[in-house]
Amino acid sequence: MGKVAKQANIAVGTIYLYFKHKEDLLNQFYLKLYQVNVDRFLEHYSPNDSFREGLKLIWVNYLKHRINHYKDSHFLEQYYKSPYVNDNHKRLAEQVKKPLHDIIQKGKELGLVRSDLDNEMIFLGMLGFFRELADEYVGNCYIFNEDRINKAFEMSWNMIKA
Amino acid sequence: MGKVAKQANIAVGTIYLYFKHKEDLLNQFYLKLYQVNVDRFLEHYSPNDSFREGLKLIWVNYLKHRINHYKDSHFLEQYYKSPYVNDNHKRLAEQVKKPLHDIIQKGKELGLVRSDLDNEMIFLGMLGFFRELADEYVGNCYIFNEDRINKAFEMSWNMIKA
Amino acid sequence: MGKVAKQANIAVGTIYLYFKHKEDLLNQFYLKLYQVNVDRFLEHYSPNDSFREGLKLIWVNYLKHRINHYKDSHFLEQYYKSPYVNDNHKRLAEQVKKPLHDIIQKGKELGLVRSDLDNEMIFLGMLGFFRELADEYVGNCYIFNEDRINKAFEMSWNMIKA
Amino acid sequence: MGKVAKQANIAVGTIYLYFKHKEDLLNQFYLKLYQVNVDRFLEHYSPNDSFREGLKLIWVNYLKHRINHYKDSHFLEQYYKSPYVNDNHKRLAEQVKKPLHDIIQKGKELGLVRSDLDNEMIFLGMLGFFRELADEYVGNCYIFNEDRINKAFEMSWNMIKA
DNA sequence: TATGAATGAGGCTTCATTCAT
DNA sequence: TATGAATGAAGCCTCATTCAT
Repeated sequence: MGKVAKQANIAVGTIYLYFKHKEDLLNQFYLKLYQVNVDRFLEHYSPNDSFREGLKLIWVNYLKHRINHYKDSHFLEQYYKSPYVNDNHKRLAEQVKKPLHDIIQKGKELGLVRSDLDNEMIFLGMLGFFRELADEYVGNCYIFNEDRINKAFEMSWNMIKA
Repeated sequence: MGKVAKQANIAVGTIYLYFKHKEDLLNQFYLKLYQVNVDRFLEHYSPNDSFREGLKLIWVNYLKHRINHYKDSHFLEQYYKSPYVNDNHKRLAEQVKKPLHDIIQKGKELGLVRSDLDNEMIFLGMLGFFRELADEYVGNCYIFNEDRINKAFEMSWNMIKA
Repeated sequence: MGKVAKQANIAVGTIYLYFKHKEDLLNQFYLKLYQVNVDRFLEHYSPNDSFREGLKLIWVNYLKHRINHYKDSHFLEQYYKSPYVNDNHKRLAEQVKKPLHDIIQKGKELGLVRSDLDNEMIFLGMLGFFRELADEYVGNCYIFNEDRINKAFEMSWNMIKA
Repeated sequence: MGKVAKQANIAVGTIYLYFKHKEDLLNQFYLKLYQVNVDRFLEHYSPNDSFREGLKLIWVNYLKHRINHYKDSHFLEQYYKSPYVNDNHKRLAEQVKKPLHDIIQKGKELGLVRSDLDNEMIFLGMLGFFRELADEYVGNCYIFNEDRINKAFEMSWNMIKA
């Protein structure tokens, strides 16, 4: 808390006027960060894009986002798996998936995405991939270029296409 | 360290007979756990299996392993991303990927796996998927059955097949 | 540190608001004590006194000081010989000797003190004597009176007089 | 105690067969070291030497001894001033002074040493000087040569001569 | 006698939290 | 509202001492 106060140029005591606990602070911070990150995640997306284009946009968004904001992503994940999370957080997470689930659903309706797979599984298959890609990139110097990104997306696409 | 001692029914000082630091303890624990987990990961695998069967076995192994030993897996990941890791750990992690990379390589040579993708990317695509699946299962009660597992593996397969 | 806090009627943590370390505390304490002691050492001394009077005043001051503040003196010595001391301390100690060295030098110039002896040796000869006298007094009940003090100073004087 | 055991190539427990406490060990060590040091102190002394020669021999012995065995001397002093000492130690110290006191007494009887000074004071005057000389030499690179040593002894001699 | 693994009190330090100003 | 000095529980680690072998 001391470091937070110093970083914010306020006194320690002041924090406690706005937050009951350290846990409370962390909690509110998580929620804020979550929202900011999700927004970035959907940046530039327009429901009018062609399905594949829209999907790729989000896919790339997420990959880039995770790379550029690795610490944020990492914190969010750790926090989500920590004993701090409550049902409120989980509900929020659920709600945030919705846009992506909607896109997937749309894909199914357009006959472009396999309809024998449930949306959650499709979602997870894509999410997991770029998470790993990003982590590998950040931690171990796996290098990206346009070509590789395209190939990776194509792999994801093959996973789910009808 | 106090809690560890209590859990082990020994005195705090005793820990320091076997470990130089808290960090040392964590380190050795990580290495041990890592090995145990990796062994489970390759359980029942025989290089004589048909390629697809072998791949699926490992795929399922990992999924099951991650579900049954969620805390272990989680700890290993957190630790790996923590400031505690050193180059030794990273080298170990690299070395552990080898069997899977070998299988992937074999698949390529048999003409069963796309050869325009680098092995690491294929590896990450599969890894990421079951990581997410397992986490979802553990955290959010996503339910598995034989059918779902088969479908998920099939998705991974489609991702990489030639 | 616990005992220091208790003695000062404050909490342990409070100490660390004012001192970075135990070593830092000791350090600052040493410096403070050093200064206080040195001041007492030169008390009532005026450069206008006759040479022999001035010398005797300081001589007696030191003896009395060491007796009355035996613990201080003892601590300062132990500390000075401990691994805690740094060059800063040594420089300070050097600087503190200066007034006495100056007096000795003056004595030489007045032709009252042997000029074939270096100042440091003269200094040490006098210092060592009253150190021992004081320690003996404090530890073993060696008793002083005016006469004995006069004799002791006279001994020192004979040691150095021209 | 661990380090002592290691240094002695025995087990920790073994120490406790021969010494009740750490304090007991220290105590016996002090006594032993004391005796060894005192012996060195009187080395080569023969009561048949001329008075001045004998005194100088001891004087130089002590100076050399303190320089060559600085750690021993330092330990003995610290210990002597510590709460560990008991009356037994003090009695021993007293007894050890005897040879020197005897020499001083002899000097008086020969009319070579001032008889208006008590023996203890004479003893302390000399002791203090070479203590300081030695400490300065060890700690601060005060350099000795034959000439300086002679001068220093001469100073001591002037202090006490009849 | 000799061993050395085990003990646990005690030492230094950090940090979330409080409260008088 | 804002401050920041003060608090003290809790964390990591050391080391003199014991005891079963």
